Amino acid sequence: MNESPELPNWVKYPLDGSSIVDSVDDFVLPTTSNYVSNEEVQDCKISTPSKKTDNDVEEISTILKSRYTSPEEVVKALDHCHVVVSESMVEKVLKRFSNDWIPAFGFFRWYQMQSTYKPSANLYDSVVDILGKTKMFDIMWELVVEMVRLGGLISLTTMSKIMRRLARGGKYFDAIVAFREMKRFGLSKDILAMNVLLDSLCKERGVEYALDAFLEFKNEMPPNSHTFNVLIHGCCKARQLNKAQWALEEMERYGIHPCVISYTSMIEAYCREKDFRKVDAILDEMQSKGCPPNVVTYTIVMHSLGKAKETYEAMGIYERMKRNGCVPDTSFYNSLIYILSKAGRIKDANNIYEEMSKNGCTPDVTTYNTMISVACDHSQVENALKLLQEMEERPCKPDLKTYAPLLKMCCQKKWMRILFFLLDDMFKKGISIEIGTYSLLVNGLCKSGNLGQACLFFEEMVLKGLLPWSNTYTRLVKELERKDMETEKEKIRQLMEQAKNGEQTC
DNA sequence: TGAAGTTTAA
Repeated sequence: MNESPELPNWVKYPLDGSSIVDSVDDFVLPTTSNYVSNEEVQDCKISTPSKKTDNDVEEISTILKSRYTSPEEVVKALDHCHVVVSESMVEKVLKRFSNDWIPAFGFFRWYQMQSTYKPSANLYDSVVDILGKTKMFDIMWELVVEMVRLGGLISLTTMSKIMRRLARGGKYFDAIVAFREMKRFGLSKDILAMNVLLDSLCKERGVEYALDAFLEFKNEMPPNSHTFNVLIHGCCKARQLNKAQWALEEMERYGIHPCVISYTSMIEAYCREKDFRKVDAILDEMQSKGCPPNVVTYTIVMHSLGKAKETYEAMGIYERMKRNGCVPDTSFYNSLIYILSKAGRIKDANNIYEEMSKNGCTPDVTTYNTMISVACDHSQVENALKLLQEMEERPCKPDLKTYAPLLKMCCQKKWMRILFFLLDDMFKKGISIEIGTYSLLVNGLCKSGNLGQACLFFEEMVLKGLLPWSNTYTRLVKELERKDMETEKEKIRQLMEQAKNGEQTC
């Protein structure tokens, strides 16, 4: 039997563990109805009936939720739909299906056919991004060609999305080609675009490609401080300290002084090596060169010390920062709350949470995510839900990471109704579920023995075109084997095959 | 998301 959580009175559902599973019809989280996003507030100002838009979004979503095998099928399914389409409504629908290219793209095609509405450049960019994110690069390019043909739609924003998504998909060379060919899209190849390219390559583990691209283009476009900081940071993240050093020297050869960002990247690298002696040396060097560390630098050092279980030294950095007249910000507090929580100092973490507001630092989504995660770790359900409510009242938009620990907890405790309530709540807020979330659900349900539901999520993930992680698959199969669920096991095996084949054709 | 920091995990 699961422990009965003590929930605040606004969460109304039977507190008896067993009945939670099958009768929580009156379970109400007062979060969905009173939640108003910033855009909606704006919608109201220009007196758009946002209730109507919401209903239309729901209607379209219901149609799009069925599984279709192609965008054309989606267009057909929407054929008899008579909702009034508007730009903001299309944006909302696209956001909801941003990890599901078939409904998203099909819906966009249908929207184009509603002849009075011409999609804006922004909407085109969103669709390009969705296609890139779901690795449908061929279709993405077709759409880009269409944008060029129609004229006036392609911008640096579009190119940035293309380069970032290609890099993320491991297609470094294609990302470089996209940049090289920018003129063909009617755009100028400038340092801004080059910095985006280098940054995309660096951030997606393609530092080598970034360095090559830098050498290829540096004479065509004179690099600026951003360029070097991107490279230094990229090399540091890739643990290529000698190359980072080279970039730092190259920067100086161009007559650009390394700044607090350059030094902070180096510090972060040494923090990762746990070489705190070297970190201290750089901190001193920064002071002496008249380029003192800032709140970001201190956050990194404090956080690393905290993670290395050197809580005492981490607090020392906090003192040192205050002594040097550097003011903590929200991110700094977030880090402090995190390391204190991990060190088991929950009370201190809570005090910091109270203190930050008094010091003029508003808690943000990370603050809440951290606090909620800590509450879930300690099975403080009521506290976690209270925080969720608090963040919506602020308002502070929850995201995937807000819900992950809550979903995990629901799986563990077998609270299926609440689990589905939360999933629905996420969908309504446009928080699109991706592979990590599915893995969490499948794993959590395996652990608590709800294999039927685990299989359903596994299936849904494959039908969305996602390739399940191999350990998620193995775990599920093992559990099914253990319970002699041969039919289900075979089904899962076939789904995995299907997912693998899908991946190859992408 | 996008020149540096903070949540997070199979």
